[in-house]
Amino acid sequence: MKNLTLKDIAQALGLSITTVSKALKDYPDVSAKTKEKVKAYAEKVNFTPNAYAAFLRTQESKMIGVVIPRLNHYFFSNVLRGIMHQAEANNYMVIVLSSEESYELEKKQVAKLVKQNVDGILISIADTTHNLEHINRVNELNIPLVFFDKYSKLSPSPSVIINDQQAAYMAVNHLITRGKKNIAHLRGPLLPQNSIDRFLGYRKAIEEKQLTYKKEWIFTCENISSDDGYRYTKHILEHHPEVDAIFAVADLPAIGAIKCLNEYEIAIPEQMAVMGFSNWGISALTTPALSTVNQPGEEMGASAFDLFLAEKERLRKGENSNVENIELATDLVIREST
Amino acid sequence: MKNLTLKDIAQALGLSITTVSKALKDYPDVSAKTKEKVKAYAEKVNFTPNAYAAFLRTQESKMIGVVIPRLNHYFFSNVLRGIMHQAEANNYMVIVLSSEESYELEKKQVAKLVKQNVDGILISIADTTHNLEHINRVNELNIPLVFFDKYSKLSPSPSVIINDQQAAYMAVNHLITRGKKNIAHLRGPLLPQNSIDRFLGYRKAIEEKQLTYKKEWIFTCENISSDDGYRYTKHILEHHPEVDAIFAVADLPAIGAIKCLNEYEIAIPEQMAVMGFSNWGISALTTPALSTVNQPGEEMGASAFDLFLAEKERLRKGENSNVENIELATDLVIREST
DNA sequence: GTTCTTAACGAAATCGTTTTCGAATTGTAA
DNA sequence: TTACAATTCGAAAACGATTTCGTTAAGAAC
Repeated sequence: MKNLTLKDIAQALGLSITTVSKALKDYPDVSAKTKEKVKAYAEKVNFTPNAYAAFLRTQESKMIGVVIPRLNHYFFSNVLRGIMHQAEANNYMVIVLSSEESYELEKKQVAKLVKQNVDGILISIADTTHNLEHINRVNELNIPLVFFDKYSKLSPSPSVIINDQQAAYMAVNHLITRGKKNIAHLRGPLLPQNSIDRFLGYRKAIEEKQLTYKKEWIFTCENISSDDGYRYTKHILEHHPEVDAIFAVADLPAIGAIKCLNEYEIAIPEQMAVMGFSNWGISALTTPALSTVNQPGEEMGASAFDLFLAEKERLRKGENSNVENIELATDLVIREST
Repeated sequence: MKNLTLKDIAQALGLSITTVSKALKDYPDVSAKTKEKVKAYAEKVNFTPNAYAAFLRTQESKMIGVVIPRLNHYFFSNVLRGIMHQAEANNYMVIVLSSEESYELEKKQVAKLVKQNVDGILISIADTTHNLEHINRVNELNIPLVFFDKYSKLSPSPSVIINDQQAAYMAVNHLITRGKKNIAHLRGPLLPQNSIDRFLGYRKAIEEKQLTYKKEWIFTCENISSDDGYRYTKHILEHHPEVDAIFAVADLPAIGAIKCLNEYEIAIPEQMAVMGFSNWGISALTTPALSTVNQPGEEMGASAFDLFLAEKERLRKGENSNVENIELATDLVIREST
């Protein structure tokens, strides 16, 4: 009933531990007959080598660490699914840690994963991360590291992201084709690259179509929460009645905006259109349903894992080839709010 | 820069590996002076013993496995946070796996955790789990196992749950005090204990107050999805106009119900009240905001971890004491929908 | 028959930590 | 001084898998 060892198999078959081990790994210096016998028996008793003992020799733990900013976050849950699915297929275990959007905690979590001897780290950095020493240390240790969604331009590690600027540009363009002219933007915090890029995409669309761009129409959602969206929308209604559309950095603030507009009985989208970003599960369930940008979470997770495997191979060979950066396609999800 | 070993420290201090190891673990046969010296140095170079090597001797992996039915599920995300927080405090790593509500996958995930030599398993069983052989096998191997939220009455393992029946009873009673007389119930699948208990709480409240109980007002949400709620609510409006309130097994179907009622322009809660269950983050954001039952997710996770530690200690001592079962308190969250 | 090659298997070292047991040193009692 | 105990340390054997390097035996070539 308990976990068997190579020794048990060796004794049962009258072979040495060495031969059993080599048979299972298809070494050429084991006869076909014994290989057959060993493999059949191992299959029968459901043997798998002890991962901890194997690590001691090979220094491969067959584990990867994932650091995400938040656990209860629809998009990251989907990314996780993608990662785990791919990890499963490649016989890797996954340790998930959350940074809670805190730089200090992120440093700790990364250090913990390094101490655990993970074979690689997949990370989406926190909004407050302003320093990459912890990432650089991982690089120096030759541990494969891959960014997903929230990366840093300052690190040479590979990444899988979406083109935030272009996606935001498309979203705002959609509002413009709906006849909206005074579009406010609920942007994300100042540090993370994707909130910068979404803002840039917004501004590019505005300027290209020669619409008015006003600093007073830009609001920073520190927590990217529905409360942020609610508060700023209230402020817009009270102080900027000319605004006829809101483009939010994420679905949560957008939903807060809808909540506020419903309370003030503002017609959506006629008087005020609302556009979100991420396509959370709930965004289809608000009244009216939220238009948004679809981010392919599971695909991003799967790609991140694949990049890890590639990066690991690259480091093993000691190659200095350029890093791969994957950009996944997004698409607009047009619902009732625009 | 790379991870140091006891050997490195021993050489640096001119001691043996044995002494260094014992100094770090406060063995009595090491002088106070050398203990001081070793600990100071270990602190300086940030040494932590290699977990894999340690496992080989102690057979303790300092890892626990968690199996949940779904990853992108608000409540379980909160439970996970509680587990991880407590695990962190006790120096445990957490491996999270999802059963995707599938019995077959659940079996596989449990087997995988056993093969990984986790020190314990925390599990919330899938809706489709109808057989406990995989759980029993874990018990036979003397691996501590703890249920949370979704457990089975057939297993002797400890559990931390809420009193679903009582919580549902309170929720329906609340609807009754609001003057509702014909209350429909969107129940969960037939197997899991908590959907049974919530149904029983519903029926108890109805019967105690001598309201009409009709089988035709009970609907089974196979997927506990918003779509389930939407469809059944539509059916209720079309075929059972006398119904004046809906009690849903979870927030997602309740939100689907609200979506449907909004489309039909039914006044909530005047014409139809809606009550959810779980207090998801989004339930505060619908229009109108959803009344629901608050389940203490993080607390449940923390308790589950504590039960694991207790169970581990019990098994180590070989005690046969009774299992602990923790019941956490719930509370009603009254918002606009009732 | 002798030498050499090839095929098939095993002994043993190794990874880093833990722990048992024995050795060495110092101090204490007579 | 001897005898003995207490203190402090280290050698070595595990844990289980991997891998290098030998060893043995059989067959091939001469």
